Amino acid sequence: MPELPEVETVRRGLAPALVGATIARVELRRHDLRFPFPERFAARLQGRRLLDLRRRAKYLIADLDDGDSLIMHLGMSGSFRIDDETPGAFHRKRDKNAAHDHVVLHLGHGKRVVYNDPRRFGYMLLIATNKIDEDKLFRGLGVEPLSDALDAAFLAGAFRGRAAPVKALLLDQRLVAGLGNIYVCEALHRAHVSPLRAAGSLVTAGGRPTAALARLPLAIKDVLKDALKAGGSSLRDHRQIDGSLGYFQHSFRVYDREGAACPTPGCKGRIARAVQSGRSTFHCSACQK
DNA sequence: ACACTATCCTGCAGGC
DNA sequence: TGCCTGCAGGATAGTG
Repeated sequence: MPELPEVETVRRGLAPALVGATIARVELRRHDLRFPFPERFAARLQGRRLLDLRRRAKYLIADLDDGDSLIMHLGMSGSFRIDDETPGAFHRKRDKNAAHDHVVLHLGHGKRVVYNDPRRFGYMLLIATNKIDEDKLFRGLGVEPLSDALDAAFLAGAFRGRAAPVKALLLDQRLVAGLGNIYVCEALHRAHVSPLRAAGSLVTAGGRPTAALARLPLAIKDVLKDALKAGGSSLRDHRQIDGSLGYFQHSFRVYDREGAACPTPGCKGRIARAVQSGRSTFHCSACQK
């Protein structure tokens, strides 16, 4: 599911229920997700009040009132929902997906927050709030794509001399943190840059951004902002916290549209699928150069 | 340093 | 109906 727009949508949905609430009780339905839960994980959360819910890259960060922060990553298929604490709500046997409800945070105010993750690529851990930046999960992260730090000069510096395809570098969280397969494909199409192109070819000999590269930061920001407005993209798992679907998938120009006519005005091309580093790339070879 | 693969796990779609 | 294969929004460890 979750790239930056989906994670941010989840954050905005969870924050009203979580921030200021106290975790009355924690249910762990299993001992691990992608990694084992930390020692005494439930005990360390219980009784804690949540001071803030932030996002960095694709991580959610809930600051607790004891100096620790709960770090949550949704992996490929993680999602949260908010349920009422009514006894009946648990007995939804028809919903086989309930087998993947792995963590339940019972809040003191009649609601519970449930983490569901069929593939279990997600994870949760606890890090001291003032040590997050130096933690190995965070210290190597690149710039936030919606921040001013992502501009053509930054990308020129990152791409210069690199033979890897531009798509691979945009997916690298150490350079730009928060993009994933969908939004990289979409941003490259909007910028009319081929995902197959060597990243270094977007930089002049003097280290300046080419005209093509200069279009990329705005294309990235635009697609992320458009997706945020739509509540993210719902392919299979992602929902907004209130249960409604994100709808940006209806606005995809290339992702999962192999064979469709290219939506670029005046372009006669068709969307092609390629495989790069084992993952699908969707692009139009007519208008992406 | 860099580029690329294999891998974790489950669900689903498509082919037969 | 079912079995098989391949693919999926992420990120890392390991390889050459």
